[in-house]
Amino acid sequence: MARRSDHNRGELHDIALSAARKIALTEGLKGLTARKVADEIGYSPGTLYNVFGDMDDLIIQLIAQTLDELYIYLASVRGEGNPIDDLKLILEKYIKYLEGHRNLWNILFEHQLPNDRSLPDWYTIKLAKLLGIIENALSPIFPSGQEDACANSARVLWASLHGLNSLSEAGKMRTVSAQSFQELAEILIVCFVKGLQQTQKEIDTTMPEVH
Amino acid sequence: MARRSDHNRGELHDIALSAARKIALTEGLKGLTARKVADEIGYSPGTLYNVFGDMDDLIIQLIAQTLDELYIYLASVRGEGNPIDDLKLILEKYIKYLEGHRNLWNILFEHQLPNDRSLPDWYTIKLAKLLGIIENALSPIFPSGQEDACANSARVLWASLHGLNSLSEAGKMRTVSAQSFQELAEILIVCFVKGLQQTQKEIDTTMPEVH
DNA sequence: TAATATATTGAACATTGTTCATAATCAACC
DNA sequence: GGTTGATTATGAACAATGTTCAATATATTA
Repeated sequence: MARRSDHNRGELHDIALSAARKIALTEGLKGLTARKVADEIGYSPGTLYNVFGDMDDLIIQLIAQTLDELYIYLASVRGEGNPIDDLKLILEKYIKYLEGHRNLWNILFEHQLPNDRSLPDWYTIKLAKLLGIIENALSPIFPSGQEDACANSARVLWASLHGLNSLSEAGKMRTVSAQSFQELAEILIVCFVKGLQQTQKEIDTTMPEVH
Repeated sequence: MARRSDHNRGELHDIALSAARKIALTEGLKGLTARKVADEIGYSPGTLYNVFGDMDDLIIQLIAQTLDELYIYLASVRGEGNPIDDLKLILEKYIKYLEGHRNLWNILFEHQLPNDRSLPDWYTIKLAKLLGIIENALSPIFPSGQEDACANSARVLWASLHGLNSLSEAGKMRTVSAQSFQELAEILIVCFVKGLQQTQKEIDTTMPEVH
């Protein structure tokens, strides 16, 4: 058989990703197989390989879509210029997103590209956009000219939240009294940001501004 | 064929784990298959299932062994009671271990137990022992009676380091100017600990000791 | 209408984890 | 030593995975 005019290439790409998203939401990474996606869209497994290079490709695109989605979700947060408060608001929204998309979101850190392959540029760009939200919240701490330091701090915070979420999700962090992810994340945010502020204060004292 | 008296149950268990470790060191989680382990020890795949419940079981035991190994490695660090300095020493040793055991160590966070299974108690105990090292380094910050807060902070730090390592390993954190894991981890440690200390100071000021 | 291009297929391959009847060996007893 | 019985390793077999590709059915063009 061949050549149905049900969908063109682009449409196929989109409905396949939608199907993948649907499966991922309920079954997670392990349930996300080529055959299931193919079944879901009413095409054969082989067809997927005309649209995606391989399953890793499809998964990366699904993750990228998810990054976009979270970005839109978090971009609605209106901060007031206080890093700790603003980050707590962002965290709250982040957690709300997580709760509705657990299995989908976990794919973000469960999936690992083979060592010999690296992430495409458009992926890195989407990620940078999301990190921009954290950078923005942290920016009041850093004087102009220290944008790199701010970006690094945002990445540290981002990765740390990942770690917290990942380990508590996997049950690899049985805490003293069953602390929730949110509680631990707030400890992280409060202490980390306070530390950043303290560091800046120390720099100001040691090297006073030149007028 | 059957019943060779080459090895008893316990020996089989040990040489299988050794073989798994060897494979894991060079090929990581994806290369760690039942057939490869069986080949390596000169037995058939089926034999593995007389010794381990399944591959997840074997992998959990491999991870536990690795936790033990890292504990012994890190326990040799002699701190001086300054949390930041001590944690930096621990970090240095941790990184040294990582460098020699990259693929093995990554299994720790790459591997995910199916949702319906939870980690055995002896695993949690080994993990707690390792966390004790961080708790110990943090302990000067906390007054007695706040052991739980100390334990929570240690867990936050541990998970955060995981996140940093995991994302930088996966190339999912392309930093501004190619910061190394060590640089980012030091930012985390310094800021987080400063924040903890600052928080304690604030508590002391607000609620002065009762004599 | 005929020829050409192309999209879809699904059977096929190599690998996975895992199971289990079979067979080989050891231990005990006569 | 021989027979029996329990135990243990086996490897073929199964289902499921990602992936490939010759065959084929349909659109498009001439």
